[in-house]
Amino acid sequence: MKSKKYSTTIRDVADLAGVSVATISRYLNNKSLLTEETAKKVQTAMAELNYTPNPIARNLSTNRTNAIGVVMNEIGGDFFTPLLEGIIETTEKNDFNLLIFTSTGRNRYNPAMLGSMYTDGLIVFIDSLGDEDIAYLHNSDHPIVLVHKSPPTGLQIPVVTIENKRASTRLVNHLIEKHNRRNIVFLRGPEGNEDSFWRELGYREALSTHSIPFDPRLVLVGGFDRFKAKEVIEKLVQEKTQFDAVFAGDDEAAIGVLQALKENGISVPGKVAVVGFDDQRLCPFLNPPLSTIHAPTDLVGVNAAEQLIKMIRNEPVEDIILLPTKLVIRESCGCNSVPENIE
Amino acid sequence: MKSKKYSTTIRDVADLAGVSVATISRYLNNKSLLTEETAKKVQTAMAELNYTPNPIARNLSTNRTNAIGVVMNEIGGDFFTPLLEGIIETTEKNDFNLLIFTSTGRNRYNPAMLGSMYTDGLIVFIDSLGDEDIAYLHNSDHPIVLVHKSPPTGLQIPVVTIENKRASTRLVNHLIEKHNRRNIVFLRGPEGNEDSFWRELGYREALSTHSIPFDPRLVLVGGFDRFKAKEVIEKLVQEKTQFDAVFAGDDEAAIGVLQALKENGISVPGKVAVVGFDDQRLCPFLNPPLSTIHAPTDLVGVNAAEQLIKMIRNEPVEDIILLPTKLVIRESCGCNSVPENIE
DNA sequence: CCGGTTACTGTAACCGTTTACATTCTACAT
DNA sequence: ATGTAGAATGTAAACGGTTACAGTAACCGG
Repeated sequence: MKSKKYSTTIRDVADLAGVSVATISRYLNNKSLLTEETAKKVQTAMAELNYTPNPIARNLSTNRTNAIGVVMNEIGGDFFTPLLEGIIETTEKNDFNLLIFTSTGRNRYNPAMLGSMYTDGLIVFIDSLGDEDIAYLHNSDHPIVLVHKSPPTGLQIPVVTIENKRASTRLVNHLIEKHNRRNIVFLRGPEGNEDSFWRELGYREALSTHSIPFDPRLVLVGGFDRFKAKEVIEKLVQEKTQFDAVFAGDDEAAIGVLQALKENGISVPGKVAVVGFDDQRLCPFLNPPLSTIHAPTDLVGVNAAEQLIKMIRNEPVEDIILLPTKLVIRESCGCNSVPENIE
Repeated sequence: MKSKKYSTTIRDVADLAGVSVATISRYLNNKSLLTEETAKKVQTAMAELNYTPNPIARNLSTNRTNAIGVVMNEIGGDFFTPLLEGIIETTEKNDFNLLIFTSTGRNRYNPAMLGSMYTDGLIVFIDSLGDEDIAYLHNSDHPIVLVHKSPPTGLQIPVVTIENKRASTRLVNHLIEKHNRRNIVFLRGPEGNEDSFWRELGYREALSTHSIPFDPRLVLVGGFDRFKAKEVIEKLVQEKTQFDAVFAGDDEAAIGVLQALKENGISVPGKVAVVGFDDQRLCPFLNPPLSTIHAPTDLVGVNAAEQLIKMIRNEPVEDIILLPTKLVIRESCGCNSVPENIE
């Protein structure tokens, strides 16, 4: 039935040590006290045979996989690396394995079920899983934590995300108060994106605070996408719509904005100020260096993994963790400073 | 013995369908022909119970995990994302799961053994695993493919890496021939790094072709690290060593070089030309845009995963795959390329 | 000296599959 | 009828652990 590959099992160890398999198992999981003497025998036998317990067998028996999964829709983008970094830091610290799923592949099995049998819990990123799948998993008691996304209505599933609104307000306030901008474009993210929703709310609040009427012509869809954003701004320029600043929704879109402006000979920040959101790795290298909001994506990863592991261990968790963001003022807003961080 | 969580098993399906478990299993793995009628019964029962085979049990029985692992030493850096992207593309296409290990964590078990029981094969990145571990795995018939690293002497393990030397020669040739540089600094990577070794060979070959004597004072250790590289160049400037170009070893180091030069008021490329290696995402945004060599890191991922999966399936594989690299000329070398050529 | 703890250890069932081997059934030649 | 090959299905033993339950030895108080 099996491969030729010989592997030493718990029974081999038991035989050599002259004890029962149960004793070996108990030694491994220090479930009950062993005689000094027995313990020694077991140790010796294990060392002699170079024994490592087979995790798969363990999994089958305990119905735990000791792994968590992260479900993402795309791997690319500067978002992914820090998030994963945070997750891995935590999983390794807690002796969990990490499985990566992307929601695109996998047609044979429904990803929801796959996840549930391969892992003890899932970190679900934005809209990588549909609401029905999330509900299904949740209803079958499979631990989930949502990242940058709130749960389907009615379900109480922990969420880890960042503070979007207040930071956006402050960023737009900065544009208005420090740089006298009044015609500020806002670029939305993809349809239904929650980060975008809150950022827009923040944007509107800043306008309203300063009695600047909301102008729907200045709110466009950049899709958190470099090319889309570039296109949209180009169109705006051609239409000769007046604007003196762009809050690009995220850094990725800001790159497109910068490019569109440059190609149309519009100076940044002289004529138009540009700001983003996320504080990607490349922000300081853009031309001009991009003022933005720092999103602690690695911490999102850490917290999501921590929450999930707590759930798996039946410890209490927060319903929602909102990680603080902070302004990172560089030069694209009009400031002319050596990078100065505000609060 | 078990969690309360009820899960429907192959036996439930067998009972409902009125056949034996073997039949269900055979249906699932289409191992032998079933009567049209039996098949239908099985289908119905499976659908009714919403049955999904338990992969863990399957693993135990077949001694295959249907997962491959990738072992890395660090997650950060622009290297990681495209590599992983390539790997995931391939694993999903082939219905494999992907496990991520970093060599830092994991103290409880030796990572080598862990990997071998959790996965059907491992992609080992640069020096994330010691030679002994690699040898151990290889000797116990665990499939491995090495990435950006050649096998320990004597072992025949497939390697996927990129063409370093010829590309480096061409890049340095470009500096010499097109831009008349003769005092070209080379920044080595970390101690023992093979990419660095070949890049240096390429550098030397270009010098030699043009009868430029090799000057050891111009070869320094930048460690493929932004800060290290910056430091090293600053020192060089302070010592008033003459140089008119820097081949930074990789893009990461090039960033540090650019920074050091800028802070010392040395114009790039006017006074000193700078080139890197890798073609990271942010290269076009640097100031000036960085001329470099494009390393097809995503393809490295794809090829490594493909090779590994072939090994797992006992299909023949290449001993070594050397992926082609190509020059990407932007402006930091002295060229004045207006068009943003490469994505 | 005996019953009752306590502390350790052993026996064997179980986790949910796969698969070697056995069995049954069908069709067809003899 | 009978024998037989071949196809479809069933039976039960693995895979390598965990753990409920049972057993045993040592110790203690009465």
